Amino acid sequence: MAKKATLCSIAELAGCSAAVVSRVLNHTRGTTKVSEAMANRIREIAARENYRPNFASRSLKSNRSRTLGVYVQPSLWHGLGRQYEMSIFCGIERAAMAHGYDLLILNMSCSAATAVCGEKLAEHRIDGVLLLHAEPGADWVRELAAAHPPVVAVDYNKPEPGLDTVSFDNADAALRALRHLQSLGHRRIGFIGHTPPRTDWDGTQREDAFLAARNDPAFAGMELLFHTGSGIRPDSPYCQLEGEEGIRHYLAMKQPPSAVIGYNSLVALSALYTARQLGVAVPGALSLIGIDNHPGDWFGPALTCVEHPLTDMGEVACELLIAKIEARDSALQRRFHGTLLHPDLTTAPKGE
Amino acid sequence: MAKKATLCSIAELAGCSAAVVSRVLNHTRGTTKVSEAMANRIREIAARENYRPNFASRSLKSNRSRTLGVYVQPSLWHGLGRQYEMSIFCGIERAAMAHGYDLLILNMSCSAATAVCGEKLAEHRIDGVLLLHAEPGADWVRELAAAHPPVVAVDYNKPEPGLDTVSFDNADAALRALRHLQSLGHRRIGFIGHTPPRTDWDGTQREDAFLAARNDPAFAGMELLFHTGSGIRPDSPYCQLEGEEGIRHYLAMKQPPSAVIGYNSLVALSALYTARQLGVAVPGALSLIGIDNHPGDWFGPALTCVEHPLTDMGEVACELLIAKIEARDSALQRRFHGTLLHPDLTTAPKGE
DNA sequence: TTTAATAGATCAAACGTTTAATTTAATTTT
DNA sequence: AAAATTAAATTAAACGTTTGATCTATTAAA
Repeated sequence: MAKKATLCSIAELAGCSAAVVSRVLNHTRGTTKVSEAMANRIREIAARENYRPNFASRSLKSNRSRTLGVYVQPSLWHGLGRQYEMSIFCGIERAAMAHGYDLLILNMSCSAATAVCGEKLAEHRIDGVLLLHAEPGADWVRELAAAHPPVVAVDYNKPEPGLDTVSFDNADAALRALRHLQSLGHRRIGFIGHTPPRTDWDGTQREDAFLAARNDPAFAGMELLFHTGSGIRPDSPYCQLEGEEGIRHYLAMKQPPSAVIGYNSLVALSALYTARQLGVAVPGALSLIGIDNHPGDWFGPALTCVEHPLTDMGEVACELLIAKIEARDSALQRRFHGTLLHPDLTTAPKGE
Repeated sequence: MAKKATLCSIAELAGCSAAVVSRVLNHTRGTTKVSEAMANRIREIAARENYRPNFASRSLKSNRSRTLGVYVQPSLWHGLGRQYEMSIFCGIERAAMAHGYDLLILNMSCSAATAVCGEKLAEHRIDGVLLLHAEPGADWVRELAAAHPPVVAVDYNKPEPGLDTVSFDNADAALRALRHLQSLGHRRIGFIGHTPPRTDWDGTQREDAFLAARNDPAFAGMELLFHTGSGIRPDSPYCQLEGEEGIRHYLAMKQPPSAVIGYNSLVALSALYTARQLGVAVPGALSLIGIDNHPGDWFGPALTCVEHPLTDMGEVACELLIAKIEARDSALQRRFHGTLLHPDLTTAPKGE
């Protein structure tokens, strides 16, 4: 590979003009017609010379980079690297590959944060942006949505006018957990909610659905207990504390619930560990369900949970974004529902 | 934002030529001199018009994309998404950001695999490649190294002529674990090695160092036991099986070792769980060390381990790569050593 | 035989920068 | 006052593609 092969260098070798080469290699004969003989010759030479089209040049002409930016909202315990984000990312990558798009990481360390999206878009470095775990209702999200650019937010579950989203039905997920326990025969069920202030939008939706179930005739005759943390909320990962405190609260009751739902699976997992440390058999003496996926299954699944179809959500989001970029008309909202995972890790209440 | 601001549009507004605008905005006055008045005017207009340089155009002129590709060797249980890769990735990103480079994901799903690196390089889409978890000694790595392109392999621990690497001293790590146990007073120590065939290069190095220690006067008087799996090795994650089988082997001995080292931390973690399930107190009755970092610390650190400084390795690798691209002279090899993490999670042997 | 159509290709402009070479006018030096 | 220097710009080419417009033989229709 002495020097780069270019359209011109190929054209020279083939004894024709660059235009012909371009048309042959892109299978796009416009007004230019090409003989089969010449076409074959060009293809052969291009292969021999190891020709690859120059990305920048193409991009400059077409005004598109075939690259999507992935923005992961940085925060203390989130960020690209958790299973949560990576699951979405995998789906995104699948769709991107399938459509010939590349992915650019817009942020990981908190560094440049918000402005990055707009800048990379303005530089035409990316054709669109996928927002992961963007804070629901945040000003900058609203601003981004207000400007026109191609953006799709994944697992953004608060309706935001003008923002295209792929969302997860949190209320439905909570009810699925509840119905599963009901069907197993549980009648006294606790919910570990998240510590005030209620800043976790997803958690809030799940809690509210559970609380609303108290007045739902479908759950008549059941005792639905609710507990939230004490309000002490350090800036470090706190789900562990919430789970521990929550399960201790329920187990300390005169008549503990036979099953407990955690507002997310990390909380439920912490509750599981704590319960087992206290000598309570899970499942058996106590059934536990987490809403969401959980990271604790290094050695086999640990918990029943309502699975967030993150990879699928990522894939669909990416496809919506690409459709938007390529201006094919498309539905720009999609809502996903959870499915019960490892239902056998919860059992009927003791003594039934 | 009616239409894109370009150098020309700014020039027109400022009443000058595009060249002047370019020079002002890049702080690079060559032969072109610019008056302060004009410079200020240009800066002001550029800011007002929200000017951003067109990436493709720049890239076309400069023949550089200021983008690095990250290639993660796909395999059944590896791939971007594990803590291992993400830790390295974080370091890479830190360095890339610091030097104004962007990161392109070259692969995640196994899809296009090897050729991708070369293609993206040939397209001038990326300036260099970082190889994560590339198979030591693989043909394609050799080929890539044989061609000239800017590549640095991270945590590539087998010396490969012509390939620039950032490596980890596996033998040293094993000895650090051993010395730690020795200093705690352990005299009878088991090692859980990896299941034949010996395809895990890192594991092999760690094992060999442990086995060589038997003849090292520094460890005279110690009993160094070694055990590898039975050779049954499913294609699914097998570290769990190795750890479980290994620890059962040692615990079943008439005189079990007072401490056990796992060839990696996932194995050690599995051994930990198994031991505890068997009613053995860890630490206390048995001390366990893993080599490598481990993923099992959702609820606090579980194991003493010899930490792989992955993030630092990623950062250094990225810096080496950038230095190589920008042709600043630089040392193109770096070797890292592990440090003992959570040493208090191992204790002196019972009865000392 | 002239005209029209067609196959097969070439030309040239444009995308938005960068940068060496050149120009112009003002100022300084001799 | 002429020559030389300098400040402040402008011009134009180049980077590698894409693509509509144009050109030239050759073949088919009139």
